[in-house]
Amino acid sequence: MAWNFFSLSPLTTKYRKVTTSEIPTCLVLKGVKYICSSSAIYLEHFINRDRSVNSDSFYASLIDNSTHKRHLDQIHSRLLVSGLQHNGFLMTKLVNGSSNLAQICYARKLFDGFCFPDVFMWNAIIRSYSRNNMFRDTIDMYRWMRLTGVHPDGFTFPYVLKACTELLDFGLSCLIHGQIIRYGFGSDVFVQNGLVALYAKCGRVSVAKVVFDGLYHRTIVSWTSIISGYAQNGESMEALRMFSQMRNADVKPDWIALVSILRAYTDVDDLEQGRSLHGCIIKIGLEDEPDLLISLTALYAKCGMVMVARSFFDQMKTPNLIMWNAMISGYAKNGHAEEAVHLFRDMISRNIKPDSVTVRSAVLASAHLGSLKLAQWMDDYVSNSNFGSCIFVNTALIDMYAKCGSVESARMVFDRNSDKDVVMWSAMIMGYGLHGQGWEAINLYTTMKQASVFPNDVTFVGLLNACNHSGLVKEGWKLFHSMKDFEIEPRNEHYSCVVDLLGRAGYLGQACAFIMKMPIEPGVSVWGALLSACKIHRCVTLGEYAAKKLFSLDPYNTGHYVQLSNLYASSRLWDRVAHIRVLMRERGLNKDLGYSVIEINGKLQAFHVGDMSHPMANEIFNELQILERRLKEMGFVPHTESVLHDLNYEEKEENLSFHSERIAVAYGLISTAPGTTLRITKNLRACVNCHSAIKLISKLVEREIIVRDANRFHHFKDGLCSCRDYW
DNA sequence: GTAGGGTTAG
Repeated sequence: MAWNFFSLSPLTTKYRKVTTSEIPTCLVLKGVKYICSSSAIYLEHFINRDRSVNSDSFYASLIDNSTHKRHLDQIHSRLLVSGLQHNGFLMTKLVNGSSNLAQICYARKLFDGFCFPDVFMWNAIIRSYSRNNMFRDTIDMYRWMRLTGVHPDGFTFPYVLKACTELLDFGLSCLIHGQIIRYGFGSDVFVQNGLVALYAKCGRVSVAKVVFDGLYHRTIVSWTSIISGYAQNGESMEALRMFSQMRNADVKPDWIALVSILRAYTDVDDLEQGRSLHGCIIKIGLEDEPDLLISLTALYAKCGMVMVARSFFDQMKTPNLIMWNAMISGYAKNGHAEEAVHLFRDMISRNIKPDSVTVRSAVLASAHLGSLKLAQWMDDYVSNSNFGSCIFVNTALIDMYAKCGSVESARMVFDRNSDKDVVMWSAMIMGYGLHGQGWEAINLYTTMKQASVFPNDVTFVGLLNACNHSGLVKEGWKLFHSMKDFEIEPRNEHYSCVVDLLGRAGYLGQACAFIMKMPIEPGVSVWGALLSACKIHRCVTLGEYAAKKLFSLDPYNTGHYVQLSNLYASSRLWDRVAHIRVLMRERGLNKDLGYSVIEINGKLQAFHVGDMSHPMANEIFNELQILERRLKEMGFVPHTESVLHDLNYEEKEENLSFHSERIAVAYGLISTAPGTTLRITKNLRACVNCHSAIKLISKLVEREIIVRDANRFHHFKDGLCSCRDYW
């Protein structure tokens, strides 16, 4: 093929060579390939001399090859000069060309200047808005189109449906669905696939299924739409059932379908099936598909195999943003918060721009770590970034501050957001609950309703939790019963809160009767709440009943065995304590090792029970002994029942004072200036003995000590705890 | 000129 390196200079009619500094576009006309520069429009003079060239196809090629708005400007002016401004084909091409260059205003100007748009022209402008994520405008244009009497066609609806999907407007979707049927596209597979995806994304997957079932001919897109629909709505098992139906129908999955199926396996933690699908992917030869690598990363990370996940991440030479997000959130959500933060910092130092998903995951990881210093760093980072007004990120910040011990900072983030949704309100309510500020939570709920924000199921989990942590039995009971006013079906979480609330307050009989009347099968959390109430009130028979339920529902959770053993120990039933120990050994379970983390000068230091490994161990134990002596002088009597095993008295006492939280306190005291607040995070729930001891210590040393246990926060000050001994 | 996916707040 001949290459003609030329274009016409705008100033002369002579040809000139294209200089290398000009980036040319290609143009193929009648088998001759031309390179045209920005002044390529002047080729027209040449072409016009050659009458055999059709001007429509010439301009069409020119538009297709335009890489800059200035090209379109030139072409448009030529069309005007040549009287071609009413040529629907060319003007539609021009609109499409503009939208491809994200010149949506320009596209609209062209459209408005066109007197009698046909369906092609309408589709072009509707497509422009949809492709540029301007979904309200997409719908507006569609409405206007119908008003002018132009009938939409099979190309119109996919764009309109895409807009409905993004707007999550169920009412609008139904309306459009009606119009699709009226205009006769009830069996157009493209349009129907759009409907399946739309209903699924609106959370109406059963409606999506009806549309899917009505499809006469199903393409891989139809199957992917319904499978991902189930997966996105938390119905992974149904998604996987559809996948096997798809295989029975002999439809071969492509990589997009595989991504959806992997997601379903990820959601149900099915590593075995996920692995076998991974094998299939390798067999088909799709293992290097970047988007499948991302899904595999998410799968292995979710199933705890972060090293494998990391190997996929490392395999990608230049991971895209979603891969970074998958890896960071994989770390953050699966017990590797430190790695998550590390990777996030790595990303920033490499000048890769995070998005709101990345930042949210990093904030989530910081919440897990519990370091207030890191929390403040994250907050600063967000304030200096573009995410300062992002509701997702700010909600995560509120949750993070609450979990890092500063409910005041959480409130500051909350207050600086003017646009709050129910999730943000719920996060703040949850935060108050975590810190035992029950009334603040309830008052905030009242303010929320005044602001016309409707509560959802999570709001109530937060509220009931707050009531629990503050012993607000009546208020909690009332709130629970008000759920039906908002048509919210209580879940196991809500029921367990109520059981907790009644049980702790000593209404064990009522708690039991409440469980019996539950309309759903009581889950682990419900029986767990009953058992822990039985432990507090030393009710052995009922506790044994609850424990039996727990052992059958959740046999490998060590916590239940420890709870029951503690219940026996508190009732001095040592032979039964021993029996539990045997049971645990038989089932291969070990008591979770308690550890506490304290942050000194931004550095986290962990201690486990009786930890002697620290270089300052001698000083720490010296301090522990001083504290112990002073506690005794104040008349402190250790609660020996907090020990799981049947030990003799002295041993028990020693064991207690070497609990990890006590060691962390001692280390904190000798490592910080007088008056400094100590912040400690414990992996298990606070033990009764340490709780009483730390209360007194806070008074003795005149320090505020904040301890986050597995359930909530304890603010120790002046000999008292914010939980008022209610936890 | 049409449609499907992956990371995703409490």
